Amino acid sequence: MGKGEYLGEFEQMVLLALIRLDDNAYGMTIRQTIQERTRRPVAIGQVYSALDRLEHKGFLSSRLGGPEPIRGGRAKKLFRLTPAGAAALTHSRGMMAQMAEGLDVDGVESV
Amino acid sequence: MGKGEYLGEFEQMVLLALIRLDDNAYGMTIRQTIQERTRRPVAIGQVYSALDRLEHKGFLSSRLGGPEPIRGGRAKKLFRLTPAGAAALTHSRGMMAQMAEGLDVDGVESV
DNA sequence: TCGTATTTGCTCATTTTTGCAGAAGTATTA
DNA sequence: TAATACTTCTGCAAAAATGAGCAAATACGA
Repeated sequence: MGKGEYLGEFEQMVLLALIRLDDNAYGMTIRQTIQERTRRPVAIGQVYSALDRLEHKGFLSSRLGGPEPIRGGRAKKLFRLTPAGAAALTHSRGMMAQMAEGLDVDGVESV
Repeated sequence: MGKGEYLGEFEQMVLLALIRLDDNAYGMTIRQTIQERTRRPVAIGQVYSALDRLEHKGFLSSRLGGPEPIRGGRAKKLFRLTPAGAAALTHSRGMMAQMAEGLDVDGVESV
C-alpha cells in the first residue's frame, strides 16, 4: 500500500464492527458494538467522522435504508466493507501480528 | 487518545518493539525492528516523538547507555517498558481482540 | 387532527492527540 | 577535520475525540 493508507486504531474497530453487523451496520449499531465489546464510551460524532474518512478512502460504501415503523425509526445510512477495506484491514492486522509474533504479550497465549 | 488513555497504532508497535529488543531498545533499533517486521518505512523523528509521548504518559522509562568504541558510537538512550505500559498494551490489544472475536478476518486463521 | 414531546439517527465545527517528514544538532571515533 | 551513529527540533497532516445541534419518524394528549 502506498502512503497514508494505513488504518488507525479506531478505524480498524469500525471496520471490524461492520463485518460483525453485516447488513445491519449503521451509525448507532456500530457505536453500540464498539462500546459493548471494548467497554469504552464512544461519542457518536467520532463514529461518523471515522466512517466519512473510511468512505473517502474507498474502504467502505454506504446506501440509504428505508424508515422503520417504530417510534423515531427514521431512515438509516447503512455501511458495508469494500474489498479494498477488507484488504486494508487484513494488512493492518498483519503488520501488528508481525510485531507481536513470538512475544508473550497477551498473557498466556497458548496455555 | 483524547485524554491519553488509549494507545495509537504506531505507539503499540513501539511498545512491542521494546519488548522484543529487551535491553537493546533505543531509537535506531526500534525503528529498524518496526521497518523490518512491517515492511513499511519509518521516519526516525516519528519514533522519537512517540517515545517522548509514551515516556510522559509513564508507559516507558529511559536511561542513558554508555558510548561504544566504534566510529560514531555515541551514547544511546535506552528505553524499557514500565508496568503501566505493559498494562496499556495488553488492554489495547484486548479491546481489538474483542472486536475481532469470532470473525474470519485474517484469512484462514489456523492453517 | 393539530401540536408537541419523544425517540432514533445524522451532520457539523472545533480541539487535541498522533503520525509523518526532514533538517539540524551532538557526541564519538578515524 | 571528516565521517558516523544517534538524538532533538520544528512544522504540518491525519486521526481521534468532544459536543452541540439538526432531521425525520412515531406517540399521544388536548
